[in-house]
Amino acid sequence: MKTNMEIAVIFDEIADILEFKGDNPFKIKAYRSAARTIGSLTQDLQHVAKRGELTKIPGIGAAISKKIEEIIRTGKLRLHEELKKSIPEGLLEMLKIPGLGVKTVSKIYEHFGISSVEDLERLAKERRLRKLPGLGPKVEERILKGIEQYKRQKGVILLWRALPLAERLLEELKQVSGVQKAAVAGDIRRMKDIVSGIDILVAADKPEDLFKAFSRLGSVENLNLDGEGGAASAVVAGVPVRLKIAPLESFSAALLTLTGSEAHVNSLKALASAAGMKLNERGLFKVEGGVERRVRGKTEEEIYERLGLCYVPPELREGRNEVKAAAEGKLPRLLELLEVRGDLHVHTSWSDGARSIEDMALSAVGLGYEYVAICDHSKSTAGGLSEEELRRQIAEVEEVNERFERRGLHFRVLAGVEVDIKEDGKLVLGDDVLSELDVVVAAVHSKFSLDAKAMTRRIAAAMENEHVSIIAHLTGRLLGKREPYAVDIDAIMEKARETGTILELNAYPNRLDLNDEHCRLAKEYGVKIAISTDAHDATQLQFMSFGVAIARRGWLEAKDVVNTLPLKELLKVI
DNA sequence: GCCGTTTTCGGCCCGACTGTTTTCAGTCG
Repeated sequence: MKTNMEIAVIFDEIADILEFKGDNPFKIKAYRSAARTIGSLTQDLQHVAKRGELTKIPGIGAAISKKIEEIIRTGKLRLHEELKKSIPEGLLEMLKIPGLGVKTVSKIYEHFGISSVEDLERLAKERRLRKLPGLGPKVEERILKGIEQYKRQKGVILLWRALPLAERLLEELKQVSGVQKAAVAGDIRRMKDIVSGIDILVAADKPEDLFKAFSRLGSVENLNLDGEGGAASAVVAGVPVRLKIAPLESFSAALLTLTGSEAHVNSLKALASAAGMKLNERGLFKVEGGVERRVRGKTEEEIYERLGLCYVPPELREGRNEVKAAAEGKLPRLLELLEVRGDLHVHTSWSDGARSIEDMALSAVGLGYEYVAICDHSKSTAGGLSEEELRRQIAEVEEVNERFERRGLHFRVLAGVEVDIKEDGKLVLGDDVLSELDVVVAAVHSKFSLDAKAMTRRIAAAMENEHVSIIAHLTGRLLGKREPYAVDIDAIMEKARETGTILELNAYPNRLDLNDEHCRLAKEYGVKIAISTDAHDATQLQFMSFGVAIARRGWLEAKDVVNTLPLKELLKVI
C-alpha cells in the first residue's frame, strides 16, 4: 500500500530524471504537476482509483492514471525503476538541496564526476566549485548553506504526511483478531506540526497475532520485535512506527503516558505522588502501607478527575502550564472545527489556483460555511492580478453572489486579494482598488533575506495601510523546506494590536504559520487570528482542520478567531 | 504528458531575484 505522498515522490523523481536527460520540458512539467496535485490531495488515491475517477483529477490523464494503477497494484512503477538505474543514485539527492537545480547539478556532475551530497560539500569547502563557469564564491556559499539546511530538514516528518498513514495503520490493526482497543498516541495525537513518527497503542489478547499482522502490513521495513516489552517498531513509508501493546485494564493510563509530552506526564506523576498515588503506564494506583491498589480509571477523563484536574485535551499537553490551569479550572474552551464559519484566503484560476471562483465557493458551501474570501495573488507573484484584472474579478465575484442569491443560497463570496508587500513596506496595488474590496490580505513573497529589523519595518508599514485587514503567513516558513524569515514577532504583535490588524494562521499543512506559540502570544496581546487555508484547489479547503489543530495548541478559543463570526459581524472586523 | 465552448493536434505562465555576467542563466514561486 502506497500513500499519496509516496506516489507523488515517484512522479517527482521521474520528472527530475527526465530533466537530467533533457526530455521534453512539457512532459516533465506534466509529471511535476501531477506529483504536486497528488501530494496535496485530501482523499486517498486508492479510493479514487477504485471508483475509476483518477482522470477526473486535473493534471492526471490516461498515461499517468495507468501508472498510478500500476503502483497501487504492484507497489512500484517499472518506468520509475528503469529510469532510476539510468543515472547515478546521488544526483536526485543533490537536487533536494535548496538553491540547486538540474542545470547546476548536471554541470557539477559532468565536470567533477561526483554524485553525492558529501562529495559536493567537500568540493565546496575546498573552494573548487567556483572554478566552474557560471559559478562563483556566492553560489559556493549558497550551496554550503543549502547543504546545511538540507541536512537539518532531511528527517523531518510533517503532521499531514504522518496523520493519514497513522489513521490507515490504525484501521488495519483494528481488523486483527483479538484486538480489543487501539488508538494513535504520541506527538501525532498532540497534533504537533512536525512529528517524531507514529505511535500506536493496542489492547490485544494475543500479542503474537498482532505482531504477525503488523509485520505483514504493506511496506513495513526494519521490523523490530520486543515480545517481552509488548512493543514493536518498524519503518512504514519512511516513517518510524512504534507499536505498543497494553492490557485492556491499563489502556487509558498507557494512552496517557504514551501521548505525552514527557513534561506533561511528569507533572501528572508529581501531582499523583503528592496525593499519595502513583501514575505509570500500567495505571493509577493508591499507595497505602507500601501496597498499591488500582484506582478506578477507565478513561483518560477519569484519571484526570482523580488527580483533581479538568480533562486536558491532547493538544495542550506540552508542559506549558496546562496542568496548573487544569487544577484551577482555567483551561480554555478550545476552538472546534465546527465553529469555523468561513475561509478568508483561497486562490482561484485567476492566479495560481486550480478552480473557478464559483467552484471554490460551492465547495465552501458544501463544508457548511457562510462565506469564503477570494484572495488571489497580486501582480508580480504567481500569475497575480493587476488593478484592472482585480476589478474584473470583483465583478465576477458579484455575479457569483447574484447567482447564489437567485438560487436562495445564504452564502457570500467576499472579494479580496493577497497583495504583495514590497521591500519598502508599500503594497504593489494602489489604495483605490484596495478600497473596493471586502478584505485585503497582505503578504511577503519576495526578498526573504532581509534582516529582522528591515523585515519587521516592512510588515509593520503594511499594517499601517488602512485597507489591510490581515497579514498572511507571517514568517514565510515552509516546513521541511524553508526556514522562517527573520522578523521581530513581539514588535509585530504590538503593531497588530495598535492597528487592529488580524494575523493569519495559515492552515496549509506545510506552512502552519503562525505556529502554536505565536497563536498563544497573539492571544496574550489581544490580537485576533484568522485561520485560513490558502487553498489552491477545492479539496484543500479541508486543510482547515490542521489550522484548527494548531490554534488549539495555541490555546485559542472561538472568540479569538475572526472566522468563527457570522458574516455580518465579520464584515465589521475586516 | 495534459488538455480541448479554438476538441485528437499543437500549445503548454512568466516575472522576480540572484549571481554571474556585461546581456544572461538558473532557480523559485
